[in-house]
Amino acid sequence: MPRKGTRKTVAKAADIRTVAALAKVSIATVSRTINGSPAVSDRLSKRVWQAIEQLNYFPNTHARSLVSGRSRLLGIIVENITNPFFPELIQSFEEIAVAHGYEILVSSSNSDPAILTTCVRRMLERKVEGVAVLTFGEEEPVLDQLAHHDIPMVLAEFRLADPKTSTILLDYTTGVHEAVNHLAQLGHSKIGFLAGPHKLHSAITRENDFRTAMKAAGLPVETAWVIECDHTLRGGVAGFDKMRALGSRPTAVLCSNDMTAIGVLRAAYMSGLRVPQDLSVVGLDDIDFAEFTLPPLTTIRLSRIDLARAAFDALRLQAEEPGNAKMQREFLVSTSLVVRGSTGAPPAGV
Amino acid sequence: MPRKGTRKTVAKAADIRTVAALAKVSIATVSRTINGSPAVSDRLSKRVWQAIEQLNYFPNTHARSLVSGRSRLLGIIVENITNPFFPELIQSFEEIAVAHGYEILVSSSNSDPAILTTCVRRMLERKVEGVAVLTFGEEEPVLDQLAHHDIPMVLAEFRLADPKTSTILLDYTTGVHEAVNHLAQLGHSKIGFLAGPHKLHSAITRENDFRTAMKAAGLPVETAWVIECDHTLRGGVAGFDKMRALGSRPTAVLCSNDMTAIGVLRAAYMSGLRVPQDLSVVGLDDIDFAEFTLPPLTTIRLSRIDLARAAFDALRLQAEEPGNAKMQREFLVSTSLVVRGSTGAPPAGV
DNA sequence: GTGAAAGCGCTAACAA
DNA sequence: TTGTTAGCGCTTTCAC
Repeated sequence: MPRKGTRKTVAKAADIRTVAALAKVSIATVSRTINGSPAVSDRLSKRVWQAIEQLNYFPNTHARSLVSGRSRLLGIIVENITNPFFPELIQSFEEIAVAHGYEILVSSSNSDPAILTTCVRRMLERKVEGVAVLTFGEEEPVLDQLAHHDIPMVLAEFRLADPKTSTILLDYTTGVHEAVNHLAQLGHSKIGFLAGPHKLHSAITRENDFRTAMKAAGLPVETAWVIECDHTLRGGVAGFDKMRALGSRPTAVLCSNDMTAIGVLRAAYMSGLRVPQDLSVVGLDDIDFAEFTLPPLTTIRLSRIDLARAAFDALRLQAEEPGNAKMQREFLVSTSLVVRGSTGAPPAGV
Repeated sequence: MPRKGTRKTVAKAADIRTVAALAKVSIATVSRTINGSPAVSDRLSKRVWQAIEQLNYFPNTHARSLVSGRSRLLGIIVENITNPFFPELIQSFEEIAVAHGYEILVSSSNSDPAILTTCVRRMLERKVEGVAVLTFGEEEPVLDQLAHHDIPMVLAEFRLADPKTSTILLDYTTGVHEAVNHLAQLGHSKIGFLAGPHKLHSAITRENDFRTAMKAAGLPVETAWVIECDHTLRGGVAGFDKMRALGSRPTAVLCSNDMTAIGVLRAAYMSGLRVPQDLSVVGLDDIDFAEFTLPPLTTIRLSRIDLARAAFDALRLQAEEPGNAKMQREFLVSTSLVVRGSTGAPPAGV
């Protein structure tokens, strides 16, 4: 670690005083110039910028945050950064944040409450001005820490009584109904569901919506055909293998997310099943990859852009209207079916 | 934004003085306790921790960084966060960093020098103690900014004269040779290469290594069969389509990265070509997905863990031995072939 | 072993 | 319009 007092007086990075001295103005003027205060004459402003350039000066964010109380930092915690859904989400969130002069702190909780606790704690220490917790998990007690520090927070699919906390509701209903109807129309009546891990709110919600949609379509839900997986590629393979091991199997499977569905595609292929001739597969998320699987994946789109925007808007609203009891506290992001090549009519003999 | 003086005196988050008052000690003692100084008696230490707990107190990182000059922050800039290679890399880097008491700042440059400039600037402002620039691009001038601020830096495949800057060399040679030999052994002599964007160092290096390996194997390189793509799925599709449009096409293609290869798999499928019977495909990276494509992708593995570790070690060495001229400045990460299902003998009639 | 006090680099009153 | 100055919350001498 670089320390100050190394042997030969290391040229310390320039600070605001250095700039002021070189430009022959006060540090206040330098500060004003940097912050674009209109109260600085062009003459001085020019001198200051010149000095800044010459010294290659950067303001110290820590000092700035300390005195202003604002960090211009937003946190985003996702469930698992190696699931492509989340990088795509992070990218959108960062773009929006940067466009509004914020930076972001990223963390991945891996659905582990202990990790979430650490993430939250670190973000608190960095004095983030808001946190989007998009883990879809059930680590509520942990989040209370944040809530009590009264920093704006937005959660996916979970409500907290705290007035500084908003919720993003994911409307899977529409997409899931569309998917089930699509399958039904193709002639499927035996439809299975590869669920996500039950510790995730999203997994539960998705499974419930599946059951509801099946009922609405007048189709029975075969208990054995609803299998809990873990939202990973590997889990999709394992889940489908488990389903194949059953005496009978459905002609179509709806998956709780695209990773699972891609795993199913793989497992089906390995067991000689053709998609969609022998088996129809539907995913959920519509990650970039979905368009490039073999065959291209029919899936329920959950827009990362919409989600990121909702998260940012929620945080901003919280920040701008602190204590406004009538403020919008719930945001809705919808889903819709994207039909591609992994769904078709069920095999004739079934 | 939450301001201090809102109407009804908002209960400000506890600071070190609040804790000191409650524990009936000086702020110095609180500070020592938090930082694990041995010079605090058990009696007071216990009182302090109790107060901290009771107040749900978190030290302010900005104040801490300001006075100590250390931020315990490491930056990592990747080329494109939506390429799964990078999240996997980020995850490894974060794990290592956190295990050593650091946090990370993540940015994605999207190979845009302007964005890289901004990233670098922001990281400087946050006083990161080191930056890993894993963009593989050619934005050297920008990096000089960082270099002059004499903060440790590590670059992938690019050397900077600056003594605080290390370099990670990627040894593609081994893996690429293995791949070409593997293909040659299967009977292929017509091998094409879908290159990455030439603005990336890695793309150039990989292409050169391909040419070298071909020469070593006594195989000719058909100029038309070396096509520049952009390391994306879409680019892989486009690149292969371009190749098909040619009068003749190779029986095997080596791709500059896995995303390109997965695109090729898709394009081949769409055009009725079977892999590997009609066409062999080799990727590079070995992202998690590679094992789950149809067929599973034969690819050259570039370990994210090794890369992350090299980056962290380089930064740490820089930080710990400032000005040691004899310090290791170059780190090597190697590659190796992973044979899966996308390669096989060329079609008989060729 | 503990406390008092001097800043870290900056912003924002307040003065001029 | 510009400068002076008092802290922001913390670590770290330096006394005791």
